[in-house]
Amino acid sequence: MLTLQAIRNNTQEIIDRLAKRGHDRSGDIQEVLRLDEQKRASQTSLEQKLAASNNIAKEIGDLFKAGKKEKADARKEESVALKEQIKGLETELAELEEQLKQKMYEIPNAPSEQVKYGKTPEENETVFEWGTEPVIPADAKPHWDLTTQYKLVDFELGNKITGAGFPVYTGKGARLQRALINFFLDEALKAGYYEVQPPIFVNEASGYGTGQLPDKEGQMYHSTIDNLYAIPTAEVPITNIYRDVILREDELPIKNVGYTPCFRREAGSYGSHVRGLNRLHQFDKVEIVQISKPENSYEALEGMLEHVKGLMQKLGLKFRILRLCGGDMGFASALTYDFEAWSGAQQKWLEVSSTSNFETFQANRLKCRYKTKDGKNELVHTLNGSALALPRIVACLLENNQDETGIKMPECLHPYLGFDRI
RNA sequence: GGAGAAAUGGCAGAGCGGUUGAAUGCGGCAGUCUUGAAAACUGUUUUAGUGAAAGCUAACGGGGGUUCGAAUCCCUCUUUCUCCGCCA
Repeated sequence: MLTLQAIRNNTQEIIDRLAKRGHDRSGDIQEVLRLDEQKRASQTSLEQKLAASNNIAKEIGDLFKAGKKEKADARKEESVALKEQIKGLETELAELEEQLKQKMYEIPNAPSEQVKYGKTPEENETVFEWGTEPVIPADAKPHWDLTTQYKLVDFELGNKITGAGFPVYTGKGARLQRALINFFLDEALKAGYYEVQPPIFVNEASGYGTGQLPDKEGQMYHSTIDNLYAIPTAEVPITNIYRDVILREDELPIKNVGYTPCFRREAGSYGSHVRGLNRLHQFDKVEIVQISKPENSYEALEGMLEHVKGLMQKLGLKFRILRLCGGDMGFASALTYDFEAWSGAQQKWLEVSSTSNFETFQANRLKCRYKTKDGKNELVHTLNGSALALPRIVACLLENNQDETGIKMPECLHPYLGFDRI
């Protein structure tokens, strides 16, 4: 969530930045300011009453010690009367705080300077392109045929065991999953990331911490009996490591990488564009997460982009990088770059990574701060990116590398695979 | 799952109704001494809100209650430890 400080001090700037998402938020911002003012007024009068009450309690203590019981009893009555007023003010304050919090939760992050106004994905800007059109046979097959032909993924079996969107990887298909995970993790380690393996269920507080709750409640699998959520991305548990934490300046930047399966309900998405591996309820992803000082976060984002570029180039996949327009960005993001790989057989771009800077939006919810040289606590910036999500990478590798006799695997995977062709 | 014990500042650990935001020790920071360091000594050392500041308010695992007054009493939840059961 945005900081009240920013809304109060840079009201117009925040309104202008939010407008890039395609909706005018000035009404919400004014409402926040109004609630904030009311809240502080209510708080001030409550605190005055509390101070008075504390003083009386102290005096009563002294009177008892001095043996002046009657006087003490008289003051008690005063205190009881004050308490009534305090109760009323406490209720009022709690209500105002709740309203303010709800309002704050509804407001998305303010896009950064570099983000352009826009409402639809068509308005995203391509900022980088690499690779050449793959050379594939005239009768090239889409991956959902290749996976069947070479027995790499069994969708039917997944339907039987769990349901649609939960594929079973088999034989060389399973081996390819494992190879990609290890390759991605090893590359991240080489780039200075620290490996963690977090839980894949998180509690409610973690869901709020990174902004999935309350915004995307319906998109997560929810075990209601334990009130735990299956993670939609490793971003959630890995970033929540730093919830309610005050970091030392010399600990920054923090660079973590983790592999997890990811779970998405994807409520309401059906049709041919979700065929095969294009969209799943369970998939594997290696995620990189950074915690950075505010002044370094955009540099950190560049570093993450370079890292993901390197992966795509080693895999030899034609790709492009898009800078998302305001309307296509996620709720919590200040700036997002999407990586899209070209699928030769489907003749379309598939999103394989989303890399974002959240500035202080998550840190504010997480209460993740660092202590500056002069001893002040300041909110950190958080960033994360997929490096990479597996299914669409697999789709592109299979489709783009197919020939008459099989599918060749990129060299970088050979040591992990133990074979070079499928 | 059953029985019992516990949760206090960066860490260890007192306090168990009335100047206790919290003793003491360790650690951290600053200073004295020293050519420098160590030792010793002195001082300092949580966070949030509000306010121009002084100050005021809140926080002793979370939430609720009793009381004029709660770290201290009661209820509840969570977590940890010990024992039993179950188990990859």
